[in-house]
Amino acid sequence: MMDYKTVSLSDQVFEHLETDILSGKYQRGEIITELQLCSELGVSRTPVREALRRLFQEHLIEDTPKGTMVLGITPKDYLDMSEIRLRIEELAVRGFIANMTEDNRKELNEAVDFQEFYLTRGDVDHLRALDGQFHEIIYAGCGSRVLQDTLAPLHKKIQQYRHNALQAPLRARNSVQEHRAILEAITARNADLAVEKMRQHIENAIDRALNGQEK
Amino acid sequence: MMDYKTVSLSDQVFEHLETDILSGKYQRGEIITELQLCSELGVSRTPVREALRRLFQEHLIEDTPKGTMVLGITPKDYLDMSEIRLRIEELAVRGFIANMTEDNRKELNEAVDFQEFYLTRGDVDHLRALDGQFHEIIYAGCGSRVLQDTLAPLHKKIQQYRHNALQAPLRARNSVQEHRAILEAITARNADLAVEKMRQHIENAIDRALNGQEK
DNA sequence: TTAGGTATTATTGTATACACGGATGCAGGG
DNA sequence: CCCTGCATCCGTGTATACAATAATACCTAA
Repeated sequence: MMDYKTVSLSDQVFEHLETDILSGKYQRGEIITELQLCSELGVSRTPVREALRRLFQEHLIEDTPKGTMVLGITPKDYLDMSEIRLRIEELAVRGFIANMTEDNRKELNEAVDFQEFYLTRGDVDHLRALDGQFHEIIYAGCGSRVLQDTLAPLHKKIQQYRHNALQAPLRARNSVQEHRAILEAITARNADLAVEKMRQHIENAIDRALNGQEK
Repeated sequence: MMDYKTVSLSDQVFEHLETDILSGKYQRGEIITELQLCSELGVSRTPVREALRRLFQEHLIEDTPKGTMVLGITPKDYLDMSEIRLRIEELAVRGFIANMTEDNRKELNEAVDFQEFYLTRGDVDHLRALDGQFHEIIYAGCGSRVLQDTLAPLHKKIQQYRHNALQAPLRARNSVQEHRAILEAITARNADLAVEKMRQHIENAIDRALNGQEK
């Protein structure tokens, strides 16, 4: 899973900028220039440009005559991404069950175990990271590189976008419980049930994001 | 629709390489180096690198210690992409109908008209280009940037991959007829019918690709 | 002959210099 | 006062130089 090469400045800049855009540090419509980023990040234009090209590919930014305009994720984008997930995450779940090895199952199990552990601690940072891992384990094990490549960016953006949703302890508890239910259905190789649980999980996540912080 | 800036070398290199990879000119597993591409294309490393980064983002290539390895599209990738399309192209069709303007409808109509024209000429190059346009008009008019960004790359890769399918005149005729049927359902704003026609169209395309050149 | 170590080479990662083009501001004329 | 044209500046596009790293080949010694 580990790449052979050490993380380059390009990659670091890319992830840094992606995080800042998705987290809202850079507002939609804001103009940023390469030189500005260079001085902010202390690197030359080459890695900055390569990072911007990748962000452009993901349509998180847009070129304008005055520089690079931040686009980011809109509420509608969030709903659209969730709608797509509702349709194809099912494929990933079925693929995961079909290709499941004991190692895969254990990995997924551990992710949920850790979630329950951090839930008792109220450690939202770890919870959020593990929430991402849970789904990415399924993507990685679904047997389809294409499906993985399609779903992983969607989920990453969705997660960052509603990154406040898990802040509420009750929300986090529900989310972990849903993960547990999905895991149990997967472990039982009950694909139909797992798919149904996943669908509920995604729909609930949408509700949580839409309803904001209320219980 | 037109970008404000003229097409850069980076973009040209990107499209050139993407085409060559998808068309099979560069075989899967083949190693290419930046300098090799520079001399082949007569440009410096900067645009080549930026193009490679974008291809990497699309997982068409992979970095290795010896250079850049071509990945391209496998038959399984093709099926996986088609499966995803089957699930979410429906969203695009429904969105297109919901957001349809007279201009949109006309544009789609023209695309099919031209297809029928070029069909009588047996002009497979134009037919292929219009086949792509037909779907991209729907993506562009579906009202969801996310959906467009998800479907467009899939369709581009699928189309390039099975670029021989439309060579057979009978196949091309069927494809155009299917487009006409979809268009009619869309024009009638019959979303359920349009979706069903689209589903058949995608499934037929899969069959055409799987069954190769036989009638 | 073979194994090991070193030197060389090949390739990428990064920084920077130069060129080009559009936007901006200012000045002059209507 | 506004409009137009020119000069300047800002930002990006491209090329190239330099650095670092990893693979390879060769040479030497056992």
